[in-house]
Amino acid sequence: MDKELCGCRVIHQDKVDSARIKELDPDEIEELSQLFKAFADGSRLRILQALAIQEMCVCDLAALLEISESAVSHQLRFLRNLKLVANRREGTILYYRLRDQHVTALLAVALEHLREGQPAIV
Amino acid sequence: MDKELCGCRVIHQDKVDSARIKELDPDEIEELSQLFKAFADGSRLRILQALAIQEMCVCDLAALLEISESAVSHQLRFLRNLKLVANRREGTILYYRLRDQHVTALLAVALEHLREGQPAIV
DNA sequence: TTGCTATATGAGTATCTGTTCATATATTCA
DNA sequence: TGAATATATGAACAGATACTCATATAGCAA
Repeated sequence: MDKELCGCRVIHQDKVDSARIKELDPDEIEELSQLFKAFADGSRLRILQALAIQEMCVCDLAALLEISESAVSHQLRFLRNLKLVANRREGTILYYRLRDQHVTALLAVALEHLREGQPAIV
Repeated sequence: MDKELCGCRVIHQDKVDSARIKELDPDEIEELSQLFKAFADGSRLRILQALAIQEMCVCDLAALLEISESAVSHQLRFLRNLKLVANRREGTILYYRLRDQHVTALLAVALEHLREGQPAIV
């Protein structure tokens, strides 16, 4: 049922209505924001960018980022849960890799945005 | 094999080296993670998605999201600083819009990733 | 078994973040 | 001028989060 808009002013009801119709559902918003959180941290970003080049194991990533292996492992679990990375075992070593090309696609678009930085009039 | 490098174990020095060469510089990593933070919160995500459809003013966005106008204004400042949104004034009303197509591009790739959810063998 | 290595995980903690509240600024109109 | 409206901003606080530390697990080899 309709919740009353508890004192919220609305100037353009038509815009609010049309926006509401096209809104993503709450579950999708939650999943989306979780996905973007993966890229919203320097350590995870560097891990993803490194894995975009080649598969790597936990301790190599730790050496690259100069943070503890535990920290890397925690972040890899985060990325694993989001299905962004996967691993394969070789003896005691786990090699991590990106699961699909979406990671590199997202990074590419984001870098493109950044590099338009100072718009000299587009 | 195992080399001591400031206390960090390294199993594949060659991989670490090649990853280090291709690393983005720290400023770029910082900017990138800031950019992705814009999408890493439900409220901001909903604002961006609404503005992808049409320009909207602060109080309409507040009504749509059912949060305070102050909260929306804070988030819009965040998005403005990242050059993701811009506004135009008409009297006392500020209409916000997306600044370029990168926002929708990022959302599209992210949704594509989500919707491959359960991979039936890729 | 025992020991060693590589990684995973839970708890604790300091920092970060998104909100609300109170107040300030900007524009329009009487 | 002064009131009303729309938005911006600073402070403060609750909740989230990324790290460290200690410990656990898994595989390999003697």
